[in-house]
Amino acid sequence: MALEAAGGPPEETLSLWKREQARLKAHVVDRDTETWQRDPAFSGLQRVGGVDVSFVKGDSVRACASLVVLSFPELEVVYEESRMVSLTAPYVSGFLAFREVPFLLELVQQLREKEPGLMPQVLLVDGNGVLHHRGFGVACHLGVLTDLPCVGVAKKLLQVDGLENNALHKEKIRLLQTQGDSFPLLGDSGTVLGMALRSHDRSTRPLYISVGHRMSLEAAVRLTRCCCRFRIPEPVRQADICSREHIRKSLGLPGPPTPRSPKAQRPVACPKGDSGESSGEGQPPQDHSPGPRTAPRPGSQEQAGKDWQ
DNA sequence: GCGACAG
DNA sequence: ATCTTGTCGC
Repeated sequence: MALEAAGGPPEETLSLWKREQARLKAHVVDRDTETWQRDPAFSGLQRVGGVDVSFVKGDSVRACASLVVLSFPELEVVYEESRMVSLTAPYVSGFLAFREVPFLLELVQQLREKEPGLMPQVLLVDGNGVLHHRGFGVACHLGVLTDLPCVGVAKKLLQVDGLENNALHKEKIRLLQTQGDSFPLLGDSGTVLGMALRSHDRSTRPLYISVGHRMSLEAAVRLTRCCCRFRIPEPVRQADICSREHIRKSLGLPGPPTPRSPKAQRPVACPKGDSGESSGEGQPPQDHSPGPRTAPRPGSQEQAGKDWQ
């Protein structure tokens, strides 16, 4: 009877989850492991994946998980899979992965079995990577469990390690004048946790990019830039569209026919002229301390309990 | 008690 | 995350 709907999972569950995060965190590789990641034009990169989970409005359980794969640099959808799922874990800030990752993992494994040739070389994940309470956000979590390079792409700043969406932060955002402008997110601990990135000329609100797995922050930001026709990078945006559309269909709701009047002519992503950008101008001294760490092997995967209900 | 709160 | 309608600018 006494559901913890209002209070969230018990302390015991959070404790287990924290231990699981700490265990998996040891496997995160926060540097480039692929040759294309170091190439200025990302030559060698052909497929970029995106994942997302959308929710059914009045329902706290039903949701749709989607995985899409886009060609690079064209950014055309070459694969998409959506699946209705029943969520078991509640959303708790800092533990998003325990809610979403199991289903995303299934989608990746299904692709691995049925269309291995379409396996993405990197995944853009809705949420944070190392920019996280314990340095292990959903992008790290999915990265370690799939062993795919992953990038964390968050739409809001997770206020962690002294990072605050305060007046100073907002002022820095105001200084991001054009597409590609960015500034580092330096935590109190002295670590660069991620970058705030203006991903599009027509969007004031930045993205918060952080390392997920097997990719440097520099490459992560550069790749994100190359994937942005709009504010949200295409892989994530397409995954979002797919999952919402799938929910509509499954609910038998009226869907938008084809809202395209003129010939579909879409913006190009990758800016060519400037490869560098205006980060850190007129700001406190910011040095790059990558702190490369190696990680042995993925290890075994166990379920860290779904015993809060 | 107050404030924060990725998705 | 989810919902909503209009409004503004090119």
